Formats: sequence, C-alpha cells, structure tokens
Amino acid sequence: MRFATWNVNSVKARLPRLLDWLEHTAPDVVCLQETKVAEDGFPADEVAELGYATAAYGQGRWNGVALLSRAGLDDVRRGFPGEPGYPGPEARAISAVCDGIRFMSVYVPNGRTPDDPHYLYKLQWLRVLRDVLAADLAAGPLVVAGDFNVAPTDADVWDPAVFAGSTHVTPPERDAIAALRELGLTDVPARAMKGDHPFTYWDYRAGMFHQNKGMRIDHVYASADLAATVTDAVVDREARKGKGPSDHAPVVVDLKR
DNA sequence: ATGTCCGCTTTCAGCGGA
Repeated sequence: MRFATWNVNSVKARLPRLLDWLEHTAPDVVCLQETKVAEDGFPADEVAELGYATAAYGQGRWNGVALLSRAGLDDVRRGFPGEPGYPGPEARAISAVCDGIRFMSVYVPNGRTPDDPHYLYKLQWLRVLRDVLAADLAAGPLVVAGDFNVAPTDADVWDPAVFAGSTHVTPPERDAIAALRELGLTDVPARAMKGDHPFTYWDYRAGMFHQNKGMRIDHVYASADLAATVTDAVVDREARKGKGPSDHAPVVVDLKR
C-alpha cells in the first residue's frame, strides 16, 4: 500500500498538478490539507476518473481537508468531538477507514505568533486531538498525517536562529507533538530526495525553495503495528518544482501490505 | 528570510492569511 499527505494550498488552483501527481505517484490513499473549498466544490468527479473516492470537509475560503482513496472509504468523520473553534468550527480534520486502516488528515492551526490568541487555539486543538487519537488508537491501525505547523526539532528548520521567538518551534508546540508520540504514534521519518534535510515546506518568497531554506512541518504518524511495515517514506520535492506548485511538498509512504 | 500565492471583495486593486 502507498499513501501520502499533501498540503495543496487550494485544490482548485492545484487541480492540474494534483491529477498529474496522482497518475504518476499512484497512491492508494491521500490526505489533503488546505483545500480551500466547500465540500460541494471539491473536484470529486475529476479524481474519480482516476479511480479515487473522495471524502471532503471544507468551508470555502480557508482551511479544508480531504481524503482520496481507491482502497475503500468507510466511516467518514468530519472534525472530532470537543474540537475547539476560532471561534466557530473550522475544517481541519477528517478521517475514514481505508483497507482496515483509519486515516486522519489534519491541518493544525498555524498559531501566527506566540502572543496571538491563535497560538493558544493551536495548543488547545492539539490537546483535544491527542485525546481523540488515544481512542482511535485503541480501535485499530491508525495513520495521522498532515500539516502540523510544528517543526519538532531545530534540525527541522533551515536556520534555528531565524525562528527564535516564532511559532512552529516553541517548547509548548513541540511538547504537544511529543504527547502524540507518547500515545504510541510513531513518527514515520521521510527521507529527502536531495540534500540532508527532508523539508516539506518552503515559503514562496525570496527563492526559499531554490536555496533549500525550508521547514519540516508535514508529518506522518502511524500506530506501531503499521510503522513496523513501512518500506519507504520520501518527501516528493519534485512536486514543489516548476510552474504553479503548492508551497508544500507531499510525503509519500509505502507499506508492506 | 519577508522578494509570493490564494481566494475573496471593495472586482483590472486591496486585503487577510499563510
């Protein structure tokens, strides 16, 4: 089985590239983030032509998550119990069972700056997510993948000095991610296609991608039984190249299954 | 590092968000 996660930064703007990438990568399940489209506007017909069923959760202008699967798509859950809002509900999590594995696509709040209310929202959202995942883990094999907006270590940003005082690297954010690992979710480390750092995000501005000044903020966490069957995991930086890319690259994972 | 992109509205220009 092959699955992937990708923050596409608008599924409408990215549709030609998404379809091309699906054809060439041929994942069985895809977790998408920042689709920026309501459920009824998702290009489900277009991905269906490639054999994928869609479960989408969106609100229009911001956020939005989805699952694509050609391995079954059952028991879809949009959001999660007790999920904090800002102030109302936001489309940041969707999960479903594909071939016996529950996949959850998450788009963790950005946090903006450590003194912004959005930062506290981010931490609270991750706290509640942790409790939900504890229950999901008890129910069976689990993959949680998406844009966590957290760089777990200093090695996960291109220059730690630049990020001093910024979100994505603060101890409370890192602790919130560590709490997911402590549940028994295993970080599936993706290798870099090129260079030493498996960054998954590069700002559009200032030639950051070209200089490989990126961050590793898109992550895949798997229950231990699944993590033991991983045969490869890679950041597909080819998808960040060329005309009209997302600012994130997909992470592609292969399981012996 | 702050050199772009996206979706929306105030729609051929500016804004919030990332």
